[in-house]
Amino acid sequence: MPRLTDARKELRRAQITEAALRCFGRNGLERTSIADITAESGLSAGSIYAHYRDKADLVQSSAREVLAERAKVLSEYAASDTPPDPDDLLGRLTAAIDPVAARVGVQTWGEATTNPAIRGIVVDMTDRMRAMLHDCVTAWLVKVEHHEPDRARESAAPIAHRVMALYQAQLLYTALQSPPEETAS
Amino acid sequence: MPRLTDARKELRRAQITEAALRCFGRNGLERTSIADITAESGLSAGSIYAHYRDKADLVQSSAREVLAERAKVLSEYAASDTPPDPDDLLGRLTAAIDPVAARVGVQTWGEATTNPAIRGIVVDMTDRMRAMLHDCVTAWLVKVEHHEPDRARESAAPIAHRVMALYQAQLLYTALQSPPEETAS
DNA sequence: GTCTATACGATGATAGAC
DNA sequence: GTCTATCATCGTATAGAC
Repeated sequence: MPRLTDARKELRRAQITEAALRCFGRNGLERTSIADITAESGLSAGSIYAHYRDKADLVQSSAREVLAERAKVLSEYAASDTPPDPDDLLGRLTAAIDPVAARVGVQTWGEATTNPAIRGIVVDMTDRMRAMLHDCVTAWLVKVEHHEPDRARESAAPIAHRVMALYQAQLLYTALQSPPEETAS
Repeated sequence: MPRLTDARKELRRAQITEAALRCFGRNGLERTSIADITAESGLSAGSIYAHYRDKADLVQSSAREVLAERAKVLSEYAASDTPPDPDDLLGRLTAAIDPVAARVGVQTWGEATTNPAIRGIVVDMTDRMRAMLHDCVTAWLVKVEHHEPDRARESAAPIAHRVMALYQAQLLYTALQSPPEETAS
């Protein structure tokens, strides 16, 4: 296995998706052209197509990355000895929102309404995040409020659902709040 | 003033936006071509451009219509003698969500992140709807819970904010839930 | 693997007849 | 006002040299 080669490959892919994400944040998923991404990344079109089958493939990888990033923060909370209460949990999530990621995230929602591949990614990530919230809230009920584990899991569900909803609304708010930085053009 | 002529003109415009909205619901704001709309409306490209300056103009009009439709339902609740409580209010709003409108609504969110004109429309409609929710909740606090009007308006604000957030999350959920109907293609 | 140059298709928009 | 036919532009993706 050429492990080092694979690592370099992944590094290039990351470099490309990062440039793509900046473009998406400015111009949107669809109005970003390959030319935009070549300009932003410093690479050429040929190079990009050597790492991604087509533009759809690149968009999917980028979307996955943005959404995964958002979910990452949560995992540690559930394992904590003193998990945050729901209000605190929502506050921390809200505070961690990055404006560019918020814009791209909301763009993926819009794209998901008509693009099955993107919908799959969004639904999967949303479900995953809700499950992690559920774990967080359960941990709080058990460790801080001293509920019985079984009952805790049950009563945590609607709370997690609400935290998720409020978080999504906040993400939308952030995305609409901050206008994308102007391109030099 | 040729009032009748104006009415006919508005009728045509409505016919076009309705066809456009069906296309948007299926294929999204950007992946809908003028050709798609001519096929869906039965009109020709020339006819469409006689009523709209360009595609952006058509998208804006359609977006405005979808969002206005959603706000319309609310106005009557605030005036009611027995305004619904917040939970009931949210339930009614949720029940009134149309799948196609939900998809197009979420698409406008995505578009709003990078398109100033659309952002203006979305923010305006969101603010307007939040204000109407505020009126509804205030009316409920005053007429049903018998709060004092001044205090009611104050305490209604955070409640309205939360109802709005939960409604938006529900809209997103609906938009992701229902796949667009297949095109005959 | 990365570049430059280019082919090809799609789409927004217009011209001009009726 | 509506049509058909057409143009010009832009953007994806590829070919082929290095």
